[in-house]
Amino acid sequence: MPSASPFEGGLICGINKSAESSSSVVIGGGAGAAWDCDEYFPMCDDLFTYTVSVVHNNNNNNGSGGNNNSMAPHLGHQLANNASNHHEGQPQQQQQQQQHHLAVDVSPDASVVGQHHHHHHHLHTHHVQQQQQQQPNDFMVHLLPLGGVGDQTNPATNNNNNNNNNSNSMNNNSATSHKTIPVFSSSFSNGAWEKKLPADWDESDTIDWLFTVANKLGIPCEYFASFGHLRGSNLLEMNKDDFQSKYPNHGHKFYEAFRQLVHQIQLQQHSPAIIDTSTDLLGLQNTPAVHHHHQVHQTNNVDCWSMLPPPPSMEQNNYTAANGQPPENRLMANGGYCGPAHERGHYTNNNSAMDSSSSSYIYLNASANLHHHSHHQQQQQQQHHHSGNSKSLGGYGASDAIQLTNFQQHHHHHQHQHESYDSYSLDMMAADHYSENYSNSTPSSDPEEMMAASDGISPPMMANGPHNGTGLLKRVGRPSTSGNKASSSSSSSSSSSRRRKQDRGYGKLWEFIRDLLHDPKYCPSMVRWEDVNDGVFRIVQSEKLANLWGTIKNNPRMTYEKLSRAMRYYYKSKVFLPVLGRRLVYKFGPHAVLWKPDNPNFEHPTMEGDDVRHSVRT
DNA sequence: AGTATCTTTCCTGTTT
DNA sequence: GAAACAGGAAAGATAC
Repeated sequence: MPSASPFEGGLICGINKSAESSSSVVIGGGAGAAWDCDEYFPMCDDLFTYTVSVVHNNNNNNGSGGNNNSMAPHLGHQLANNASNHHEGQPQQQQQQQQHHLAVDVSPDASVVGQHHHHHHHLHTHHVQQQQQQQPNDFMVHLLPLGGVGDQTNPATNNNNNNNNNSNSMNNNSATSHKTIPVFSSSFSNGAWEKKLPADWDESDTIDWLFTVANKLGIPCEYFASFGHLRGSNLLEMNKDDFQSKYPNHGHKFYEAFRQLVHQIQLQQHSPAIIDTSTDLLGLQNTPAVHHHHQVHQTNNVDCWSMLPPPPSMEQNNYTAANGQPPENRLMANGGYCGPAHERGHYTNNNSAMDSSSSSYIYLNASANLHHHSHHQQQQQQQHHHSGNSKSLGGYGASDAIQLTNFQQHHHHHQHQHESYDSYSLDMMAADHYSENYSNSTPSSDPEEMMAASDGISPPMMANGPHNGTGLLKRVGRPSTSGNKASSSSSSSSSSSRRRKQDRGYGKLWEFIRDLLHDPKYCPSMVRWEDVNDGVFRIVQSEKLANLWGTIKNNPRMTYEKLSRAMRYYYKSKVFLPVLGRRLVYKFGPHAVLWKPDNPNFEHPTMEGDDVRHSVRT
């Protein structure tokens, strides 16, 4: 180990801790590197070298716990963004960006020769106001709070304000010291963690993942040091409080994101047969990280909804992949996959909360969305409309809820390494059952078969299906008063409630709808956008939609009538808003988040004017 | 165990 | 007349 690490105990954004050192340290892969960052940041091959002028007073420069950098929390993002710009093919050009928290003035600094390498950072760059001149890699960066909405929300920042005595002036050179800090791009580790099971994460993966989540959620990178020695296996053992204790104010978000990730991995790694890898049914080709252009805020969007089989009538929706790429890059350690579907224009939901707390996922998503826009508080919960790019990260939500009930309720015969997956063991069971019975033999990708199975017709599938202990199925809901309302009860009279404990976490209906709207397999064929700016969408195939929902919920009795009743309940909570006078048309309300796609109805420019996709009204 | 929330089911009546 | 809408009521499931 280098003896003079300026980043003792913390690497986050480098600056939180590094600022404690008053000496200028050159870090990174550039010619001026003073030490091998890889030793500290094994995943830091896209660290960049910057010389940063940190505005602070020097009351606490001895590196013993003082944190004299009030800007630290956001620095990583700022610089990451800066860095990413240089990768965008315009390294020599002046770029204008905006951000709410800091102003970053980048000026040439011949003393630093930071050569950041490689990588394709496709980051949104609205966040930083910078003026970059000449040498793309050599900067003097002055970090100044701009009035600091974000800073104010940052405990560390607040704590340090007294010391920092920031003047918010770019000219306050007397209060600055120049440091070179490592800058992590948002995807700085090449997503190594994405290719591993969390249990296999090393410390670097943990930090990398933290960065990814923080970046997507707009969480300041200030307490990552407290995670610095934690491996994935440690994370798996941590509960929400543990996360919270390590990361005040935002720990729960990391916790939720992590649990969601685990959940999704579980789903996917055990459901290979329903993953049409040739067609990326799960959108597996794409990394959940942020290294796809314009998708900075996308989180680990495992497209769980896409795991659904299409309804029988959806066969015309062949599963042809948009890109046809095999999902090797998303291979999980055990052959499972993990990844989003955004390359299909699918932003998948990712409503956080593993605990199914609506408030939680709404908050999470909202904050993520905001990060994406040039509005104010990143903590704001209002959904922002942002033409074309609001692919926010989304929650982990709906997906958290998805389970393939067809495959549930069967014992698993191999024990998995993640005992702490307790909450999701049912997923594993389901997946195991699936693997056991189908994956290795004759995976059923036939939609009808799947649907049939979900209807409880397939004994193997439903062997442990909803029953009341007597083998009889019990219907849910209000009892019929007429008593002879036949049909639905014909199956239900002897059929039981499909809603069982296993249903838990299936996701919410609105999320399901939202995700369909982001999935070219279902949009615009089953649902379609009517006015994407206002969140207005239409249900095209109402009964098929209901069937699909019923499939998810393992409820073959689902009808559009029932589904629509549930939809109407959302009016009260303002997740949906009624659209009067227009049948089958709904509108996302203020409490729905992450619904806006950047490619509504998956229109293809080349096909303009010649198909139904071209009907988005604005 | 109690409560809140979400969803499902059934229902009556209304609107398109 | 059918389909959809609106919303009350009741009950199941789940989270806290």
